Parts: sequence; C-alpha cells; structure tokens
Amino acid sequence: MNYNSQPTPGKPVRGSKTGQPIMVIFDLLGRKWAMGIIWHLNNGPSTFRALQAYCENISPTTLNKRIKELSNAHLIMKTLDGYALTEQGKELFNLISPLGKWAKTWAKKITI
Amino acid sequence: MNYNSQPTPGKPVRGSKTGQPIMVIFDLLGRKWAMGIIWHLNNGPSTFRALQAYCENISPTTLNKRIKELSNAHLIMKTLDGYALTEQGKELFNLISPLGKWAKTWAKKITI
DNA sequence: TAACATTGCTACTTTAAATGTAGCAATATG
DNA sequence: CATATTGCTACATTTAAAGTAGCAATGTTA
Repeated sequence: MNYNSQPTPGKPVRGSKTGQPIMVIFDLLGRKWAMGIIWHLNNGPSTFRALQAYCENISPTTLNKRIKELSNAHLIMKTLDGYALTEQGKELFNLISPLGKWAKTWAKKITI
Repeated sequence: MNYNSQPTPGKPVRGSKTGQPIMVIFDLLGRKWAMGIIWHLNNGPSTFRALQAYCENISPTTLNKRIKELSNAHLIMKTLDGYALTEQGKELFNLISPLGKWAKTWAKKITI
C-alpha cells in the first residue's frame, strides 16, 4: 500500500483506503505541531522564525514540511505579514478552539 | 531536554515547557491513530483486534501504545465488552465530532 | 556603502516513532 | 480435546521528527 505524504481527500490515507475526509483531516492534524501551528496562527500572522520560536523545539525541517502540507490543504497561506490562516483555516480553528477550555478542566481532573 | 512519552498536564511536552493543557492534548491527539481510535470508539466498545481492523494498517505495537496513553489520560478504558470511551472521552468526542461534517465540505472545496 | 542582522529556508546527521511480521499464552468455542 | 479468537510481546525495518550548521536574500544601521 502506498500512502501519499500529502493527505488528500479521495486518496488513501492511513485509516481510510478511500480517503474519507475525516480520516484525511486526522492524518493531517495528527502530525507533530500541525494543530499547534493553527492554534498559534489564530493570534495573527507569524513569520517562519516566530513560528519556530512558538513551537519551542520544532526543527526547521519539520516546520517547513508542516507549512507545505497545511498550505496545500488551504488551511494556511503566505502573506506579506508572514504565514496566516485562510478562511478555511479559521473555520477549523473555530472548531478546535473549544478544546482549550475543555483541556483545562480535563487537566485538573486527571492530575493527582 | 527530556520529554515524557506520556503527555501529562503540568509536565513539559513538545510545544510547552510548562505543560499547558491544550499543548498536552495536542501532543496526545497528534499521534498516529489517536483521534481515529476515539472516533471509532464512539460507535461503542471495541476489542483490540477490531480496533486493529478499523485502523487498517496500525501495528499492534502502536495500537498498544495508543491504548496505554489514552487510558492513562482517562479518555478510554477497558471494559468487559472491550475498549470504550470514558465520560471524558465522550466529552472529547463531542468536541471533535463537528470536524466530520466540516471535513466533507473542506474536501469538496480543495478537491479539483 | 559597507557591515551587521534577520528571515526563510536547505542539507545533513542523529534519534525517536511507527510499521510489518511472527508468534505465544490465555480464554472461549465446537 | 482440537481449533479459533483475543490481547498482546519481540524484534527487525522503515519513516518521521529533531538537532545543528549554514547560506542566499532582504532589510537595517553606522
């Protein structure tokens, strides 16, 4: 089986030979720093180096890969001010943003 | 820098030296198959082998790691009927479930 | 305008994560 | 008792991510 390194709807990804959209998104977001990048960019456009600084330990190699993948997926784009969320990226952020509040209560419950 | 393999609130994870809950969640869910497992378990309890079958190419090694991590995070648990979502796992599913519908429209827009 | 700083990378090596395959002990089923 | 199923573990291989160095392009300062 041959999986594309760029998760694309309609093409096989890990978890779905038919490329079900939700599985494509899980594959895309389930890569290191992908959600963190989207989370951060909601604060406004950011340069490559600023993103690197935000994602404390990300290597430029990995950051560059995530940027390309998320750009290909039309979730982020390059602007004169740096990388920024697209309209679709903002939509996605709005969907995952409730996780922030939930995570805090979750953290309290599971921490001894 | 030494990161725990089990993302834990309050302990450093990739992306947050202080272990901010949202970063812990991103680290936990941003591992292969983690979200897929939660997604699938919302349909009801599932055995180890059934989960393997659902996550078409997951190796038992990786599945076992994800199960342990998600169990430690109190998102899934073992029951007499197999692995199942905890109450917190159900809460998390409810937060990520809108992604399913959104992913479909996203897929249409980005597919040529 | 020459020197220095910043940005957005690429190249390369090392380390960690995931995959693939085999197989075994425990329990259930015929 | 034989066979099947389940829940793994062990181990080798492959892939992804991290870590580090550095360079070309552009901007900034003296």
